[in-house]
Amino acid sequence: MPRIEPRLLKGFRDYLPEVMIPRTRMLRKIAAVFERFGFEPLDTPAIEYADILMGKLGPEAEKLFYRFRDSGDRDVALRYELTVSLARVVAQYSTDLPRPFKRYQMGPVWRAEAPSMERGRFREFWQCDVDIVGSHSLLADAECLAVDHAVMQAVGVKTHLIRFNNRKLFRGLQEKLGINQDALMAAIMRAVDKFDKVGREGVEKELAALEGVDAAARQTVLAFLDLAKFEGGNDARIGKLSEFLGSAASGQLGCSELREVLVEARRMGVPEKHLLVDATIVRGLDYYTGTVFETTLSDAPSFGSVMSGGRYDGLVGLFAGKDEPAVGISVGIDRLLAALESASLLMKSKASASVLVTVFDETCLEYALKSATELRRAGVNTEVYLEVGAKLKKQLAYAERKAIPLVVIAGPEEIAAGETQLRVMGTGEQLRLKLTELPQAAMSRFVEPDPNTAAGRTWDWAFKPEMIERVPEVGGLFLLRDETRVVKFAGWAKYGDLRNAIRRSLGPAQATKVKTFDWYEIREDELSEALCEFVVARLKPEFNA
RNA sequence: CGGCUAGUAGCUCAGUUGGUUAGAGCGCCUGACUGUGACUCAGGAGGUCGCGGGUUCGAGUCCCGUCUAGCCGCCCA
Repeated sequence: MPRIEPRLLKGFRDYLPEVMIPRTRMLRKIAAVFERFGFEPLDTPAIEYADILMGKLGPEAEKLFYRFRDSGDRDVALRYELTVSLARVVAQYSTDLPRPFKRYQMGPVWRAEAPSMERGRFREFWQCDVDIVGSHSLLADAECLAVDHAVMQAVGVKTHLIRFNNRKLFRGLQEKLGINQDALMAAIMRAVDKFDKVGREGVEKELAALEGVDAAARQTVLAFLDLAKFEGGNDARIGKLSEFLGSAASGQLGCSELREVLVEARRMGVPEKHLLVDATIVRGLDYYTGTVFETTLSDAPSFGSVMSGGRYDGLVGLFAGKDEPAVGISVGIDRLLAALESASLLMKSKASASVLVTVFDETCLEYALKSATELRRAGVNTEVYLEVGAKLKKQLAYAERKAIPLVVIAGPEEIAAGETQLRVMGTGEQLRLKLTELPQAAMSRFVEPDPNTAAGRTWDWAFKPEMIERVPEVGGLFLLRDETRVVKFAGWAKYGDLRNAIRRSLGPAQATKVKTFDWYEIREDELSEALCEFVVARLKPEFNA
């Protein structure tokens, strides 16, 4: 029988569980942030008529489409990004949708370009978009920046830089240069966009190669470039640019928009250190009309932009006949994932299960299945080993291989006593427990695979600054334990103060005796206080005395 | 799509100026261990040397073609 060689198309890949687990976790986190800002989910087909998808992306993008004839000889293409489909949806269901229409969409897109697996460039990759359609307000633009910052925080990034600009500045520049061919201006913008890659000289070279740009014009563009990189703070930079653009009306408008977006983003709580007004930001897509933004990670700059977008007030009009304002931003999660991995910010995990229940032999099978059911009822992800005859050694090796942290072992001996053994793979520690105690013990030994997703409560976190850092800023109760899990200190915190309360609860001498901590979110301060008093009275922790 | 580099075991690679039966480490499987993983020891499986052709008594090694992968260019998330 001839064997079919298993292989993949260049630029495409399989997502094995090891990759898929952190990936789906990240997608969930991102969706949660989007919903927190009031965006609703939307999905659209991967394939559409080519003329729709290629609507206004520009000649550069058109080359990169997967485009073909379907069996009904229709001219179709795989979607290149998600925004065009949104514009189509808004036009098609115009009267059914509220304005502003805020939607998020996560799904694969395809680009037939040169892939670079190492740096997170693929021919099939996912985008996570949020867009606001139907609002001229610059609050919408600023909200995109706020969402950007919130996403970065949610996935654990601390070194992101959100750089933004306004395309109207280029209109102003065009006016100042006296250029009336849009194609030439587009070429100039593309040259400016390359600044970060090729530097000032590189841009100068690019400009020199353009026909219709004389020496004087070149100097003007370079002067603009210098102001774009002016170091002295965002406000000062906008001031300089505004001064430079002088009487060019759209340039002035661009500057005032830039100023307003900056102010509103600050008021939405985006720290100044993550914001950079940078007039060399252009963005390749042709449909942008106002604000444009790009986000890079200082930990992994070579990955390029991990999140970007802008305002595109003309796109919906292409399908609707009348223009509707829109602004949006898109997370490139494959790139983000690759960047996080290279900056070792990614929590890897190979297994969904927290517990593996071993099966000793046929006679013990029923007991094993019952244990698993108990665990699952308590919400613990549990896997039963499915080969009944297999040696314990093999079953443990399986748990090891999948990095499942806990194993339940119950042979005739344990069953006779109504017990089971819970083995902690990391330490080799083994506990004898009544079957009824098993879920509780598993839950309290359970190591959260990804502390970033921790919500509500956790147990047994290592008492270290980087773990305390992960505690959300809510209120509630916390317990500090020594290596034998004896509670050494019980404390509570007012709403918003939990992380700090844990951090300053102990002096350095006492802190050395604490190995792990638990915390529970409680939304009423009075309740936290009462529970804490109760716990202290009951357990009498050493350091509370 | 243009330029550069590379394809030998599941992975990382070695393989002399062309010379008999192509090796190592790691991984995998089995056993020592009849109730315990990551350590140790013993054994085992796994290769048309990317594919096709040529030169030669003889090719993993040299030549041509082809395919695939990687890097750079262009562009982007």
